[in-house]
Amino acid sequence: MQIYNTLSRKKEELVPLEGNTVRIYACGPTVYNYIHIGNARPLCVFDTLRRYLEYAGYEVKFVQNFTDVDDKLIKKANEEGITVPEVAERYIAEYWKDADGMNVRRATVHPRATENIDGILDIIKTLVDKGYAYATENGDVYFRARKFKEYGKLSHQPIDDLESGARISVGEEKEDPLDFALWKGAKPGEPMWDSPWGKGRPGWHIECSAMSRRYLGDTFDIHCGGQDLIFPHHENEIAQSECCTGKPFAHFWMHNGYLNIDNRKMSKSLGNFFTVREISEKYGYEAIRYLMLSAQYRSPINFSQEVIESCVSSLERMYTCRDNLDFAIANAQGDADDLRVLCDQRRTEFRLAMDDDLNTADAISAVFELVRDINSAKEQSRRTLEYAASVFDELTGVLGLVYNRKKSDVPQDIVDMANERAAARKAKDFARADALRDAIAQRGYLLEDTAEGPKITKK
RNA sequence: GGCGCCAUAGCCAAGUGGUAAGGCAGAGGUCUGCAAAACCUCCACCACCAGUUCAAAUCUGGUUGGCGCCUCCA
Repeated sequence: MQIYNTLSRKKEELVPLEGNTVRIYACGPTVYNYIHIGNARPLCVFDTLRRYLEYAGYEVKFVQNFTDVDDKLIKKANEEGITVPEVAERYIAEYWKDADGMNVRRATVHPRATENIDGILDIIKTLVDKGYAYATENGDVYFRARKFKEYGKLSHQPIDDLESGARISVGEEKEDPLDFALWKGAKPGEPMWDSPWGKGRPGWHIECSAMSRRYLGDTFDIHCGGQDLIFPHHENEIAQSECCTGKPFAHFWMHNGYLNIDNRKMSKSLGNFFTVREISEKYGYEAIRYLMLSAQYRSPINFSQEVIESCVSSLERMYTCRDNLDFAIANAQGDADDLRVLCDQRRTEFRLAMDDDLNTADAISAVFELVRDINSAKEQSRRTLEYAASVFDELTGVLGLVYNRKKSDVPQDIVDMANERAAARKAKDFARADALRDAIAQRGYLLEDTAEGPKITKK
């Protein structure tokens, strides 16, 4: 599989560093609010990456953190008069609802920053010992960015031009504007932990270095996140980790593009954001996942009502195909098997697309080609139709789509109504037949006439 | 100022040298008692200009327009 690596700005062949295992770290949410649909993009994309790698036969160790202590959580806690852990617990619970709704699988581990203070302090101590970091009078510890000669290698920024954009906040005691905080000295009313430099809490970037190290080792395969994390977050992670361990940090860096609103970046600071929750209430969680996979993960996606509605319609075509397939299997009488070859062909196309830097847009297109093949097939044997269903489930499963099929049995009284309608149709009492179909629809079932007889689906 | 990305049909979106995938919406048709679903057909001079090439949406240069990072942010 080829993956675009932000470090080299090229597609490179993914070769696991160790055996058959791919170790992945993905930056997770800061849990101070509901996630917005911009947050949903990396969740869906990298969940799909993981699914595809497992499908391709790799063992995947997937680590995604929760940032459960930072300025925003503290602010939220103060606003609501509750503690920081209470804020975190609440929004982690809300996170699960949204992630589960979008069919995002649980990571192998979901570590939390506050549970990894020891690992954080270990790294900082090493950095101070090696001269890469220094403590200030008020108990802050900063990283000497310039001391790491490769600083800027991920964002490809010339270090001196970075400096002209950097700012020094009042009260900070940095040696250099580029330096960034590893540890922040305690302030009244904030969560704090003991450290060699006095009480305080972790800086903005160190937690990811500590948690990836703990669960994946000093060097691992893929580090994922949104493009906006490239600088400074990921650049700083590299600096901290590589200076601490003396080893390369992540082999691949994958960054998803933005989710835009009206062609502008959606962000909390711009205030133009929608939560996953509110969009899901209107269009369903699955439409959001579909949207995230409908474009190549590195290009921007522009969100609009029109676009999300078309996602709903596209999904409906997949569901209808799958439902029709079940009906066809139950009523199969033919003995043809030419659909089998087409299925194999679509699966090959699907894999080629996914192998090329996770091209989910092309992969979805292969699924729709399969849909047309299935819908057009005539006189296929039951075994062939079952094979088509298994291929359909296989491919949509890798994408994490078509996971809300309603399989409930049709109640007996609905079946009775359908039978009564069939009799009415036979007697050419179409008024009666239509009334019965309407009544069935009122109960939430769709009745369709097919060559094989009436077909009832739950809506 | 530094670094970078993008521009393909009404909407979304693949395609990085060989003559434009796929989805949504729309039009016409087949099937149906009517529907539904499905199938078939139709719908793009690939932002503009110049260049390289037998051949360019794809490569090069330029123009215009849009966006991002350099500051918390997926």
